[in-house]
Amino acid sequence: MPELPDVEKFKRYLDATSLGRRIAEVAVTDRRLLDGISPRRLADRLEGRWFAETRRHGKWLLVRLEPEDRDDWLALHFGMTGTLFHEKDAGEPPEYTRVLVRFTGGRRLAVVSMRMLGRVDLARSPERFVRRRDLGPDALRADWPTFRERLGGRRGMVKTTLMNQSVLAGIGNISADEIAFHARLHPRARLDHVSGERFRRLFDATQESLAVLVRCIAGGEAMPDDFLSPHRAEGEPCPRCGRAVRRIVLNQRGTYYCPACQRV
DNA sequence: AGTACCACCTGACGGC
DNA sequence: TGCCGTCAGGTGGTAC
Repeated sequence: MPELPDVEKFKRYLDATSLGRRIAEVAVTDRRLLDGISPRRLADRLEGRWFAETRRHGKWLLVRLEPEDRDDWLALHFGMTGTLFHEKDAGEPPEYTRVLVRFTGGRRLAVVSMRMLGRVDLARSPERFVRRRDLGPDALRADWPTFRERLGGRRGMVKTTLMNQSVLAGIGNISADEIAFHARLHPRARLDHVSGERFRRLFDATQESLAVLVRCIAGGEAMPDDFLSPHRAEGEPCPRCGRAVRRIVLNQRGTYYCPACQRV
């Protein structure tokens, strides 16, 4: 599930449950989630310290560790099936727990990932991490000049470019479809054919769609009636015009759009 | 720079 | 019931 809005939800969850608790032990139950670091090193860096604050960059959740040392940030990526569980430290951990952080005081945070497509990493700073991973600016914090600078002059397809994490970070399969829908652009539309008012509309749709998705997914509000996400199935009525939603495959991903509303 | 395809993983679901 | 293909909100590598 995790795209930008879902990761924002995990950020708020971690903030509400796990800040300021001293880490007693880190148990890695499946090291395949660890990206180039050993279970030993992860435990060494975390044990005895505590989570002090979080930041989200795209689909990455960065967690700052105190007291200050060398690797001051834990980086979490949730892949397609990752999630977090904070709970009382008793009994079996949740199914598919890959990393278990035990706090003093009898609580624990489980990093759960069924398909193991997520990642756990360490970083010196968010800035260095973003550079090392070649991530573009966070999609929700990109203003109009930034958006123009990142996407202007590109010739790829709208959806492909929106999902390119080095152009903008955070947009996934669902949000890309939602953005294209609100911008009234065919997901395959070539960016260099989207100019002037339509390019500005793509920026507005990006900001507005992501902001609303965050309010719904992370904030618990109801999805507005004019959103495409609840209608991701072939033949579903388009929430704007009622015509049948169509499914195509783009970048090997299921892509839904309204053939009547969205133009190339 | 851009696209297509494969690989990495596990599970759910429908057809036969 | 078992087997098989397809699909699922992830990224990274390859070849062209």
